[in-house]
Amino acid sequence: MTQFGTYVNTARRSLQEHDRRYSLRQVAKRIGVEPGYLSKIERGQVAPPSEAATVRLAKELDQDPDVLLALGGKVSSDLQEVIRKRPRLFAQLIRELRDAPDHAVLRIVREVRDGDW
Amino acid sequence: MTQFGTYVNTARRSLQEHDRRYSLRQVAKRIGVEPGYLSKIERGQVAPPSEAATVRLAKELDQDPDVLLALGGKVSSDLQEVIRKRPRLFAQLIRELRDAPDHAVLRIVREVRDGDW
DNA sequence: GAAAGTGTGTAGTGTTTAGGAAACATGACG
DNA sequence: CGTCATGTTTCCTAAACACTACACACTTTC
Repeated sequence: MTQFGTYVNTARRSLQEHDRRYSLRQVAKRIGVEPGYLSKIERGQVAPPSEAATVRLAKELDQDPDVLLALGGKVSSDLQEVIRKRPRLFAQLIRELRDAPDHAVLRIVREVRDGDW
Repeated sequence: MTQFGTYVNTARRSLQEHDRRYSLRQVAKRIGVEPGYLSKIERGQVAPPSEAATVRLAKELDQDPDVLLALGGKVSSDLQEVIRKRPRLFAQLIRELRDAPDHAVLRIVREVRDGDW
């Protein structure tokens, strides 16, 4: 489960190369956590942070929040809310799509976006 | 948030009418919790139980686990896992479908089930 | 009228979550 | 050399989560 830490560390260090405002300390300060805590996160010494902190971190590092949340073993609470409002419907849909190939899911996304209902 | 308790209590009492094996105590015993705890759950005196206990309770009362989980403010972890495996894809899909009417979502479910990819 | 079964109230428990505070070691800079 | 800034380590904790244990009062059953 140190996937999360490695990912964050890599992303941050790649930004740090060109911009020294991306030191661990400065990033920690901007996202509102203690440096020691972020250090432990990057090194997988503690569990991934809360949803809120994860999202702040993702934005700070210019990463997709949903991806970083996933690495942290979480699912965005706004997605959960959508499911909880119509549990039968969405549970069925998601289970149906579990093994569908990416392009099939994407096709559906496009269909829906083009609003043909 | 006493939606959960009321729902459980109603479901159980309706079964209890015809079958006295559905007393609070016996149901509690079968799903593996203390009677006092189930009592508090039904009356909303404590937060809804864990996912595992919720699912056992739903099955015992012949209810849809996803619906009961939703009432408890949760989303089944197997659904979360599906999302976490392809976060960008599923996040996009679900957000796109947030305001879609039921019948539109259902149509998609049927399309997918009929496996036309 | 005892035994068994019903639901409820009070109190307390172990575990997990989500961090904070402060000190430490290292290297770069002026 | 002193002082920044960097990342790291150790120790600690407040709150939430998910329950258990047990005694109580009442009702039904035998």
